[in-house]
Amino acid sequence: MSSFADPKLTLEEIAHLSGVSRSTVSRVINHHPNVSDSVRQRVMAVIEETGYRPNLAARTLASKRSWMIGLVLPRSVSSFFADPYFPRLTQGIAQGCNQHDFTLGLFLIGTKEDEKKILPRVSRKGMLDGVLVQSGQIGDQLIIRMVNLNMPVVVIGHPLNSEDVSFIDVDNLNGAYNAVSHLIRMGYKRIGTITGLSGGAATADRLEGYRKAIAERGRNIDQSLIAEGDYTEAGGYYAMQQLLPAKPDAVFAASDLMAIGAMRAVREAGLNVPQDVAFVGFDDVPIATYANPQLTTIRQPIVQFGINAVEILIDLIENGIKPHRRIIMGTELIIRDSCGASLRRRELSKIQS
Amino acid sequence: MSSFADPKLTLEEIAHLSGVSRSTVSRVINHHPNVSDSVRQRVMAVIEETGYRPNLAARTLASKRSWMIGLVLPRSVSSFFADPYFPRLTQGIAQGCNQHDFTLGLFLIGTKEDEKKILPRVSRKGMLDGVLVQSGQIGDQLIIRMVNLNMPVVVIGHPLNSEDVSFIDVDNLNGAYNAVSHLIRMGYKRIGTITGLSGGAATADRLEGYRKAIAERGRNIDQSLIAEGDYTEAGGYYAMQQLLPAKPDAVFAASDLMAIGAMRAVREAGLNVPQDVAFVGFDDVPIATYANPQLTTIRQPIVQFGINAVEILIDLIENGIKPHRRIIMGTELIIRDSCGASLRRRELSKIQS
DNA sequence: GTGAAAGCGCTAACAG
DNA sequence: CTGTTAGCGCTTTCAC
Repeated sequence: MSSFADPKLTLEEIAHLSGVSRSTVSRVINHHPNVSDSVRQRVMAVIEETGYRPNLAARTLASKRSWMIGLVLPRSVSSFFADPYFPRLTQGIAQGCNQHDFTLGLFLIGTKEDEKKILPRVSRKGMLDGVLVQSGQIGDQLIIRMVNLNMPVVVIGHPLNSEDVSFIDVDNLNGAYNAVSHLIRMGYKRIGTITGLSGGAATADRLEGYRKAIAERGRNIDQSLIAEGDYTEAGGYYAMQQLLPAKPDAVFAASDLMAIGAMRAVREAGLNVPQDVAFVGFDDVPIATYANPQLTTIRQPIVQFGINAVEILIDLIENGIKPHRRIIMGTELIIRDSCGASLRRRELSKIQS
Repeated sequence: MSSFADPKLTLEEIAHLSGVSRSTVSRVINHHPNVSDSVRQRVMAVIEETGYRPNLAARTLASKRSWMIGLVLPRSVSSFFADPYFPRLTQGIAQGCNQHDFTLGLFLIGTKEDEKKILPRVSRKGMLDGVLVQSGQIGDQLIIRMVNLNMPVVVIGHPLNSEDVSFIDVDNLNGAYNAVSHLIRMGYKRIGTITGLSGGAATADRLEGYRKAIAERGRNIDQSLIAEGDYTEAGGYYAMQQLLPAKPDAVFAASDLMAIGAMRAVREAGLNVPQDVAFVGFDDVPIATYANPQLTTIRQPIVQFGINAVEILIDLIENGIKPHRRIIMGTELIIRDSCGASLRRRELSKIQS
């Protein structure tokens, strides 16, 4: 219980104090079966007493395992931190690491320069057993290099070119499809969409979901009802201004933040949500509940998503990177006020009463 | 330029290929001055050709330096991820790490269990050269232990009990003081405040700033004009509901998120911002600009704050932990619409014209 | 079950 | 300026 940990408290020292060899102490620490109970107890007692902690660097050097994984978030993301999506993802990943006794290294790529510096660190020699990489234009190049290095890699949100790599993603296409289908069921006729930044797989899939839902009802895709945003509030705002002349009566925004920005544009144009323009977002971030009106949206199981990502990576580390694992997680439609559903319900009950 | 890095590419191997000794290669890598130019060139060429990267674990073991620091965010924080403050702080810290070629380890303490697991990792033997810890009830215990371990530690936002430790903080007291003084100058008479979670130093300081500004004008502190929030939108909303009966004409909220929640409560009560109740927030998070009306607030230089925190920690690591460094960073009043300033300006110009 | 011995890949005196 | 020699603290065969 000595709280002042001796700086040079090594395995050797513990072995000495408990009257056994270094190897035996190592076995105890690593929970090897081949240690007699009595010895195990004795050694554990000494460890407890002295407050001994194994030196991770030495351990890593000898075993070639660091119990440390990296999370790489590519450049575009630094601005994305305005969006609650990444923090929550990070939280899920951190939680997964804690659960499995892994340490998390965080690599935010802000500049081209960072990118070069980070690559050497993101490998086994850089102390990492494996890496989680957010997909996106910049990330995708890193992914290729790391896969070539034979590193265990799990891509978060599948890359555009997704052969030969494990990934975990959310079912963006069906999520968007469900969002738009909901609007169609509610009777809206001119349904627009605000997409994310083009070039990402999630953006493409959500747009595809929109297209599928519209086309399935035998309607034509009207290009004037499609505007590009960038996943930010401001981006949603400007995209909505582009959409307004086309007079949509409902809009599916590819992120909640963009939906909120778009609703702001609608209000400024003197129109009401959802009476004049109804909205469905994507993500179900906390502010969705506090928006005015509360946002109908597609919920992603994001924290669990992060935990799963970690577990897949650990599986890769421990059982080999082949065959590649591919996981797609489902989404859920959360109906609130911005789509007009609750309004309609109130009107119906008025009529009935 | 062989992109397939040989798995067993070591210093020894590079030494061989360039016809020098291991030490010389080591010197080249570590930029030691005592290497002739010709040899340096030759070695560098071989390194480039082979794509050699030093093994960090071996390096750490031999040199007792890992070039890795940890960021510890205590329990309460996991929920705080709803607030953009922590993501941005993390971004600043990551940026600082990139600039100085350090790797960042992220430790989110979610549960009591995590806390125990994390402590052994957050030490030199856990591969860290130093640690940044967010202050807060839980963090504070960790801080004490780590300081006892003789680890370089920089506390983010000073701990309640701040002797014997280096910290960096923002000037919460003066920030709040300036916010409230601004409201006083604008002529508001019944100025309330929504505080953060009690128990934190930042919360206490911001409340103190409020008190100081009010008292300095010879007014009495009215307890019914003080309500406690928890830095969340919902917390601000409920706190405002408590404040409403006391009929404040202006409110200083200790975070932007709470201000936004409070404005929601005001609107729901059928009142207008800023005509009936004016607001000043704290933080200047991105949504402050998109709030309706746009939020007047106290800007914290948060990204720079994170960068500075890293630099202080590196200073501690390289030059010893004593004497303790204490840095307080200033804030800035950002005037927008929620305090009524722009409204007043418009009215004035109407009168003049 | 336990111990001895040989590294893991690097840094850091110390000679020369 | 460069090479030699010890380790850093642990894991991991391989004997016993």
